[in-house]
Amino acid sequence: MNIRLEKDIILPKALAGCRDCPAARTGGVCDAIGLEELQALNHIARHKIIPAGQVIFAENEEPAFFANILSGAVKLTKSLSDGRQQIVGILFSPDFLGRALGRANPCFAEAATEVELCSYPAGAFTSLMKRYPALEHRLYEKTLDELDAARDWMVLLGRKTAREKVASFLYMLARRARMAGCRQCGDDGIGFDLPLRRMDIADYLGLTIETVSRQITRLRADGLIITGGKPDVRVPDMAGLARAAGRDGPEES
Amino acid sequence: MNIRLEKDIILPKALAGCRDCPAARTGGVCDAIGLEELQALNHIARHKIIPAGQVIFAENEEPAFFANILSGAVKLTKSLSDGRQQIVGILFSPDFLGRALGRANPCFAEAATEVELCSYPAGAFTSLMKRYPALEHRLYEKTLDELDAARDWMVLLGRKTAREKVASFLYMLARRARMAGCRQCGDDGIGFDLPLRRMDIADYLGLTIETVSRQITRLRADGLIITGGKPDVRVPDMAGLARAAGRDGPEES
DNA sequence: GCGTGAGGTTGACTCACGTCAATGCCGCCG
DNA sequence: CGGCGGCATTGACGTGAGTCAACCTCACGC
Repeated sequence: MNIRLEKDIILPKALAGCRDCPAARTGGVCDAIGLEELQALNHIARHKIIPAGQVIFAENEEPAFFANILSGAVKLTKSLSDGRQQIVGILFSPDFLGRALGRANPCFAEAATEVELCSYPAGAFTSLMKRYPALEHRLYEKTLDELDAARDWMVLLGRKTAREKVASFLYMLARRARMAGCRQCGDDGIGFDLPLRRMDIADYLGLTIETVSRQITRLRADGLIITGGKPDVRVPDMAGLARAAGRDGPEES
Repeated sequence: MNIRLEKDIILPKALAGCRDCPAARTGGVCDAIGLEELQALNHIARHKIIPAGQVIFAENEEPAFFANILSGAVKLTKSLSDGRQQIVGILFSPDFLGRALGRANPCFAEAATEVELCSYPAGAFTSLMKRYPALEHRLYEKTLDELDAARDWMVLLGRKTAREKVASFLYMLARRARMAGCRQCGDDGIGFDLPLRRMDIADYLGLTIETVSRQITRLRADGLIITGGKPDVRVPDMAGLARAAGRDGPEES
């Protein structure tokens, strides 16, 4: 178990700093709240860098802070008493970290890569939530989105084959890459790096590392992905990968 | 596919009627909101009975209403284009039905048993949510609980064996039965009826009906459950069933 | 009574995925 | 340089759960 060690960089940046912040862009908590709320948030914000592999929150622990994720990936994990583990969520750039109401953290939060956070002390943040319904409203929206994502993942875990699971995972990352700026995307398709090791991918998909490895090999052999290059993965044909992922729902184009 | 047909029983009950309502008791939306909010809600409420098997909401559809569940069980389902189905949630008595913000329903909602609802027209309910932050706050809490439950279920789907899945399902129902009044509980343990058919249980656990059937047979042979009696299932030894369910988390007694 | 259809159980067989083990690659450190 | 540890890949093999099919029970209608 990693010791928690917060290398705080105290940086009460001027509100101007929020202008370029990913959390203030589309989808972030700081997007779609008023200027007053933003200023209040900014006032209690602290910038943090968490090294890869470090535990950010432990399960059943009262959180000391909440945070917007500025860069990197955070994995949320739960495990059974005999050590079997399941990743129940992955948080990326404009996502919010922490269960903002009531009880203790329902799962472990661990930095999958180096992670950059804009954090808020739990007490102060909770006060702001009480004062500003718009802030709570925004968090509620984000929680609903997380719930939708969790339920989509339940379909994957319960009903998809190993090949479909791996394809779905890669497809999700490719879509994310295409949304966000997408340097690394060219004529040869969408390119991105894997934020997770094989072990984590396996825990996310409910598989073993060997099965993940074999399915990646198969997808490469089938020409659906290109690996070993500069960005870890290239997807030359998004539609093909989507098909291998076993498209959801009766509709959706 | 079932035709939707709402047998409305218009019943703008006096607020006194809320006193005995399950949704006003611990855990319901109407619990922990103020009197003013409760009166406003009551004013737009309609009582509905939905027969078993009927679709309440379709996926990707704007909901016409939201509702508190007064009795019965509602299953939330998602499916892949080839027909594979996954139940992503089951709602019981004091739960709230409907995605109260933003977009269309993310999944099908179908009555697993006959269901009794206290429903609110979508438009009027949305107005109330805007007017009363306490109401939105309560819904936010309930959504967080749903998210926690969904993530627990992800561990089950991704990491548990068939036997553990079935035991977990029965254990969950037994705990629910023990919480709520629990007629049908005596010296011979916790007793309850199964709200789902084998097909639904299979879709909930990510298994086939045959496997569910076999595991129920095994659990019976092992003396962990008693079936075929007056309540469908009796659990003589909760601790034993919990062990078969593969206790979660490193801690928890 | 009989026929029918939905839901459940059970058995025989198959196969996708897990398990176990060997090997390779790479970065790190003495 | 060599040794080591973490991570990934690949192969051989075993098995838990899916598939296919038979059969049972019960409710319902004629």
